[in-house]
Amino acid sequence: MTNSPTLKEVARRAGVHVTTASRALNPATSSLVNSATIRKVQAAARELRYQPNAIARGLKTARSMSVGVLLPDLTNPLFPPIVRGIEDVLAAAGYTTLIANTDHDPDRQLALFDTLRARQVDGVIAATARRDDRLFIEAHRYGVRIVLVNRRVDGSEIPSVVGDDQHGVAMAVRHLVELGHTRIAHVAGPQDTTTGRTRLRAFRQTLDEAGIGADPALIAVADEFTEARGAKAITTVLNATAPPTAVVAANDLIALGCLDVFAERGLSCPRDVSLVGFNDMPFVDRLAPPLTTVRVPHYQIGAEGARMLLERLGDPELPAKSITLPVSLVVRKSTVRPPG
Amino acid sequence: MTNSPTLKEVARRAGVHVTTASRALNPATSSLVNSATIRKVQAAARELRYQPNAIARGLKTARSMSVGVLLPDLTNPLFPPIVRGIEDVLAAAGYTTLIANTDHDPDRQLALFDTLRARQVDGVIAATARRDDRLFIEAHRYGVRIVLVNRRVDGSEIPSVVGDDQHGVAMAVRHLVELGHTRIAHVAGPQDTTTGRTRLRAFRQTLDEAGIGADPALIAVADEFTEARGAKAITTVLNATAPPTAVVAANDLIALGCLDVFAERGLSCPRDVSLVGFNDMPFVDRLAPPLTTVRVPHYQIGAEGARMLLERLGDPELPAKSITLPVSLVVRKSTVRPPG
DNA sequence: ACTCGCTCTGCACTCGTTTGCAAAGCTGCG
DNA sequence: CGCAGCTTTGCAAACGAGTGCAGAGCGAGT
Repeated sequence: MTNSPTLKEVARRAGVHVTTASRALNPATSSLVNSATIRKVQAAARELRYQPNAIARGLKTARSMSVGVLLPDLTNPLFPPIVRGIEDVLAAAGYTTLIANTDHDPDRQLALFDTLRARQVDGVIAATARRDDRLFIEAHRYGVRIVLVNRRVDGSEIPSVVGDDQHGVAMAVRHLVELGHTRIAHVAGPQDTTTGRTRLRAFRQTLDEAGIGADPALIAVADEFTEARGAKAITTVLNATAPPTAVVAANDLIALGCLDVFAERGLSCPRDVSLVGFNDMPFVDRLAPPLTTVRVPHYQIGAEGARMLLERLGDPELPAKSITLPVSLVVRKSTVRPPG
Repeated sequence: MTNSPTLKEVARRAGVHVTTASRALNPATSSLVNSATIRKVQAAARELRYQPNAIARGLKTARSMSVGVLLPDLTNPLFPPIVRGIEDVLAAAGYTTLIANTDHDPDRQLALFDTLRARQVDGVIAATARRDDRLFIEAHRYGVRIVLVNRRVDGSEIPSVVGDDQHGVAMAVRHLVELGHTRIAHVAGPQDTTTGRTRLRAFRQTLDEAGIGADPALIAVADEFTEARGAKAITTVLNATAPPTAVVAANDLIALGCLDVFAERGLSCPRDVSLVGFNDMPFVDRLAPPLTTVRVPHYQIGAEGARMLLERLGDPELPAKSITLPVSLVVRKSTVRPPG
């Protein structure tokens, strides 16, 4: 900010050479210097409120002690808990976090990735992966330390931490089936993401296993995980067919969009139609009606992703591992027996 | 991350000296170099996907092109929009944002502030100010570029951007008075913040102006802006007195806490008691009941704060100015005429 | 008295970039 | 042909810290 004291000034004040001061302050090398000298230097540092210049240090050591985090959009309530998980773990290890919002734009993502490179981040945690994301595939191949959270890339060895989408949707569908629903719709998420695709696949599969079978007319794809796209998608389902008695939304935001359309059309949730979301994002327990949804441990996803990155920063040769965290169904008031 | 190409390599490939390459790539100095050379260098840079090492540059220029953002807690839905506002403006100007969560802990705040110093941030935007915050007062006095958002420090010249708390509460109270309420309670926020204090003062003042006068038994202070503390505070009000017919909460989170206690006690909102929040944070329009609240332009607060910081980075001598952004009352379903 | 070995300190260079200064090359004019 | 004046380029020295290597100082052992 403003004329921070430098190591040279600390050294002068302590009456030693900068080299000595450097070593005295650095735990890894302080064994090389006389303990009386160390005390002198430390005293001087304290008096000047000396903070080693991380920039200069990074230049020499080629480690910036910072990592970049790529998000679609921080204002999506899904992400703050993930970010907190990441930051808490990383901060404890002395790392600083740089957050960048891609707004789902691959060009922007590339540009942001480059500015992260420019800032010499030691690694990247990305929540923005698309199934065929060439950027991450290539970056990973080139040896960039990278961990994917929340979403993966198809058929790639990039380490990742995600929730159990498959099992989450299965639980949701079974819950509805057990309540007696047979006309169950799915508003799927964007199919260029593993989350959107896995959840859709799990929906179909679980319905098959239940002996009901998915009706294609009851499946619509929202091409973004947003209320607006969710509303649009559920509208096509409702227009095209006899209304379903239950809907599984690919995430909570899409569920919110469904709720809006239900209200517009005079459909009461849950009386006329049941609804299940996904994520259990903050405050969906206080909606009207409180939303039945699949709880995903977002903080842990972030924390685990950060730990995984830390491991890989320590030992780059570590084999890529992928973690799937368990999810759970939270039954609230948006799901009841089908009408009639 | 991994062996990024350096300026030297670009220069070699283009067959020029590093100095020339540096100048060719820098718009501010490119007028000093032959346009044919510039093209050569740019081509080389493109081929190598060269990214200037921001760390090395920062070391030389003494500007890191980064700014720190101090927040209480990113998972409080209030802050993501502020952060987005900040980042959008800052990113456009080439700055990177470092986010740090203080969790309301002054020691942690100090530690984080120091790590920001260590990273040579060019300035700081803080949403964590307490009324008597010595850290910011001293930092500002020492010439650190700093802008406060959302909250201010008492009697200090630190530039700031906040919403119009005074007017917001006045509108809320008047709205309730117009509906016919006379027993109006206030669950105030922490009194060591300007937001908590200003809102309380505005509450009293507006009630006085309305000729009703604030009943001390109807005022409780929550010592954090959280649901839990809000619940605790409203409980003391309800225990101690004949229940109010309306409550003004110092923010939406506190309002949520009130809602919980109402539900516990079998009080229906709005039939038995009306409730007004503050902030209009995401999704309070979808609560049961949709919350009447004061809308604060959080994104703009962040964006304006960032612009203000940018100005001051350009010209440090700029007089400190403080901006108050207009707020508006959003009437939804949580406020109706008093019962009976 | 001499060497050996140990602890501790300092010199000098390095990281990748920017920048003041000097010099080289070119143009055009007298 | 010479020289001023311009454009263009290169040299060298920074920025603040880390680090291999040399050497100073000292005590002990022979």
